[in-house]
Amino acid sequence: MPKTKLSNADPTILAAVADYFKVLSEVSRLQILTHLRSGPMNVMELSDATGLGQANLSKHLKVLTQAGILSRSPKGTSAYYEIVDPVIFKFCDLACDRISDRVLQQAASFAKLQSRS
Amino acid sequence: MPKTKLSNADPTILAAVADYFKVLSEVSRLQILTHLRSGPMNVMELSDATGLGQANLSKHLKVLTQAGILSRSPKGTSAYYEIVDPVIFKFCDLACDRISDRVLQQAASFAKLQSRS
DNA sequence: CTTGTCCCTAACTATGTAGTTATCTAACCG
DNA sequence: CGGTTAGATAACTACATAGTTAGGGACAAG
Repeated sequence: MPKTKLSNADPTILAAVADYFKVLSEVSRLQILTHLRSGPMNVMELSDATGLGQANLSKHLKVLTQAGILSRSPKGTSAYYEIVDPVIFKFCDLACDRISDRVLQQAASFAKLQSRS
Repeated sequence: MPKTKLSNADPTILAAVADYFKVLSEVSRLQILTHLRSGPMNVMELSDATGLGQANLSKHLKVLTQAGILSRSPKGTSAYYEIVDPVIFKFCDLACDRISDRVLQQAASFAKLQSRS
């Protein structure tokens, strides 16, 4: 086989994939990622940019870092976070495509319902 | 701009993306998808294949259908579910790649720690 | 050393949801 | 018609986690 992938139903792999998606399934974390797209930021800058509380932000940053999506580099008293894996934006774009397809399809169905009544 | 994508920080789009990922962030739902990969199945077949309870399964199928990932076609007294959008497996493969990278990297760090002590 | 700043962590609350049990509807069968 | 089966739905419990508040540790400035 070329790669393991998720063809098989190995529960361990499935759990890992689910966990990875879970990391990306919170608006606050996606917010953080979009703001980090332009470059590294420290926690205070991110707090200003996103409007998230410092403690809350810190927790999200930990989750993203442990998932291998961000890296943390302490500089003096502050900590700078940076996107390690820009591929995640391809992920998000893919999701956007799926979603817009879905929305367009729903709009079409809705229009059909409208014209029928 | 070519497409809207998630370059901007539009909270509506972010929420939609987060919801989409949330659908894919449960082991049971990924299980369902892997079993449906070989073709359409009805609820009972899926219940046998996955070991999930009927009611629970029904809820997951509803979520997946509403997300535009599955389609439902009633046949007699049973309902057959089918994958509408095979692209989701590209998603999962991408996630698998990210995860294995991460795991390998962790293994390397761990080995380095070991050799140091 | 003292003070202030930045960040992390612990403890707590509130909310969302996976899974179960029980009930209900709809289609087939006698 | 009543009985059976497949599936959806409602009510409930158990658990996970987002967000807050409070406190602690590390570094810089004085």
